[in-house]
Amino acid sequence: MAVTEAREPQTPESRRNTRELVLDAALASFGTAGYDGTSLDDLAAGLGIRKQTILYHFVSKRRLLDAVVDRCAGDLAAALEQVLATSRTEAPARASASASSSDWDRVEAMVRVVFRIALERPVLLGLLREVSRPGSPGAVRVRTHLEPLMARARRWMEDEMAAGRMRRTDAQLLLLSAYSTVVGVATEIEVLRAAGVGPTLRPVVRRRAELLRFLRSSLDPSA
Amino acid sequence: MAVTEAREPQTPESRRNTRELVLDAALASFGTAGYDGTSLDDLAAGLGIRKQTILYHFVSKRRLLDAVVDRCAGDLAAALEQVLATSRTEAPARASASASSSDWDRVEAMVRVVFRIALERPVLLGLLREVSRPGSPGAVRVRTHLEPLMARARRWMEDEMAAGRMRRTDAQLLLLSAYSTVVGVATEIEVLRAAGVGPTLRPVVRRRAELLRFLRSSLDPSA
DNA sequence: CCGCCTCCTGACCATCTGGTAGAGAGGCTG
DNA sequence: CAGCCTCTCTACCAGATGGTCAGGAGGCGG
Repeated sequence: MAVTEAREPQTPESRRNTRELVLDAALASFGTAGYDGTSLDDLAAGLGIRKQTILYHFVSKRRLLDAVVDRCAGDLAAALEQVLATSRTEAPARASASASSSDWDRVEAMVRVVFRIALERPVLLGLLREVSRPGSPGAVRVRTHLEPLMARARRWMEDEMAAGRMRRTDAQLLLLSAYSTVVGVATEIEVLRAAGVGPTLRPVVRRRAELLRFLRSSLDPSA
Repeated sequence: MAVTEAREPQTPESRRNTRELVLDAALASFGTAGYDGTSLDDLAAGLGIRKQTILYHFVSKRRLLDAVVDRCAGDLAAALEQVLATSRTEAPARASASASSSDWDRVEAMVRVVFRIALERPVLLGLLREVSRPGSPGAVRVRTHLEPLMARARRWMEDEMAAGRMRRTDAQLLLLSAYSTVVGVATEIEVLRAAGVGPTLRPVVRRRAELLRFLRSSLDPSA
């Protein structure tokens, strides 16, 4: 009798999706309640699932966080990769009057794509904020993901500088500054939302414009 | 035998300071490890004290957080109050060529004092960041502290606007934007520190300059 | 000396935490 | 049908956590 509504039919499809569902819920919870503020029991309860199921897919809570970070970093990397692939061909069609055309277009396109991702998936910002706290578990993880990207961008920028298409500056410091700005924006958005100001775009757009202007004044040789 | 080094002499002075010591340690821990990541046992152990002592002074963990927030908000309010008191008399001596002299000086002085506090006591930024997370305990507390300040600043700004000494804009939105910028800076600093960039002032100074420029362009009638 | 007050502590507790062990249900392959 | 694999569950646990209770130590006024 009591067994009637016991378990879901657990079709093959639903099975394969459990892992993704857990990842989604974990991302949301880690981003809002924080890592310590998230309990596996609550997480499971929110999915109508038992905690042991989570531990079956992700060996430990710590590894669940790692998986969440990995997936987000993967999404970001993929988006950036796509920008790098397309901007090379589409950029020349742009109407900008700036010098050294496509170089700056790539920088701008990447900044825009990062901000777009951040706005389209606000939970990512929450996670980024949580994980960027020094000493936080996952801070090292996110760092290992970001470091290759950073190193690559840095090499590219330094090549551009050497070729005279960018003004000479400290590429590392510039990248770090840009990164911290994005993280800062993440916090700003949450603060504004908490203050009742809805998903307002204005401050974000303003900050994006500031960042772009800062980068341009640092990099554009015609400035 | 084993009782020899049992307890501190607990002079009247040390007694009265226990509460403050706990507040200091709690501020540091809440700001770095977060509220959930802080345990009363660890907190007490760090002070060579038993957890029950903490609970004696502050009835519960939650109230300890409230007390920490209260003290910080009090410090901030006091600093702002002092600026408001002194700027009125000292401002006229400034060599600025800007219009509507003392109004803008007050705005600038207040921005500077907030940033100075933030830099002199970095733990405050950690707490602000922790507490500004929507849904966080203490978020409502900090809000009740900030709302009167905000309302007061807003009224003052609107008076200035009405008198033509400030350009007309949405005061509320402007204040919120400024506030979120400060919170964002808090996160930025921690991110930079985590990335190995020491207590570098450059990004902070840059952001302060940006904020000031933004405020000026929004408020200065001669712009 | 006595009682009282402040401050602190040891013993204890209910609850929640992440994590382990083992079994059951269903599908796939032989 | 048998055996295996995948996925989820129930049952359980050791440790940590926030919090309660009663009591001890010292200062202080009577």
